Amino acid sequence: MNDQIKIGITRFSRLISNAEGKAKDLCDVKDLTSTQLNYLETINELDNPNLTELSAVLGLKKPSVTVVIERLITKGCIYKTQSDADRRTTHIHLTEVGKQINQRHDFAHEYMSGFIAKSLSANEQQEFVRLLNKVLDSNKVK
Amino acid sequence: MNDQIKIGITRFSRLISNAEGKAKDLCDVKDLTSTQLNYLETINELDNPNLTELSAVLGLKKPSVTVVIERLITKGCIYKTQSDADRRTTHIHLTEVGKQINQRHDFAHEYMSGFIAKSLSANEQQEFVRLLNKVLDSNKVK
DNA sequence: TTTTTTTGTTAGTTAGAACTAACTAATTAT
DNA sequence: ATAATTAGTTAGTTCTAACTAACAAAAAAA
Repeated sequence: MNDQIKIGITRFSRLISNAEGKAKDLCDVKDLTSTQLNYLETINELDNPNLTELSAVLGLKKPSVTVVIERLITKGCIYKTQSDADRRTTHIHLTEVGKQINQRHDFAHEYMSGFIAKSLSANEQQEFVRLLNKVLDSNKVK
Repeated sequence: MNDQIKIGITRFSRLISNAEGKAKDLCDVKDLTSTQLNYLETINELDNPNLTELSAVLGLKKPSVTVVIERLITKGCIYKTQSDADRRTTHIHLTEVGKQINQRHDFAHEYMSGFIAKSLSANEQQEFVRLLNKVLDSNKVK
């Protein structure tokens, strides 16, 4: 049984991965490197981080991050604001363009949902969602 | 309903992504760049491709691929063999080390299976696999 | 047989992104 | 008030990995 679960997961992972690939084509991400995309996703997950936080989470030295951030500002994906509390620190925000780029996961998941919706009957869909959530909840995924 | 599917998929994607991350830590992939990992995965998917095929699939120019392949040989992940049919062409193979690196997806899927197995009852597991396969088969994922 | 095409390599260039060292400005501690 | 720490930048280096141009060797076409 465990083997069958694994086979299913393997195939399902591939489906998700394909969906992400398609989503990447839809968004105009072409002029961003994978490093830059990774920065944008990390900034999105953290809440307007400063440079120190960001470099800590990315596991990189601050000067390295400074330079990439500079480039992302030039590209219009992010902007900086000075902190009121500490005038040395600046917070990094996504611009609307930057946020759009992060929607590619969303596109992928939408695409997947469409697949599932058309493959399963209403009852099956309900059961699928229930099982999915049971797995997720017992493993505390937000 | 479609919304609930999407929410489930979003969370499930994150779970898979976490599992892949953990698997990455387990394998000693640390001295390989993400480009190099991508090459190894592509070589694994194709069947002992030659350089022309590989560069076509990767969407890169041949000289670029030549150089990365050289480095992967130095690192002991791949080796080349000359074709019998055409002495100009060489086929690229993964070494045992190269194959091990590709097992990280396998680790991730194993890890996921464990999660699912312990979250669901025997009946639920069976139903989950059935639904998974129904989705996958109606979308022709190998 | 000679020419053209194809496979892959070598050489040289460029851009991205990491690093360290050294710095300024702001804040905190003494 | 002065010294030490912290946030972020600037300058300069290195490595990876992409590119084009030019090539040799083998195969296919003329």
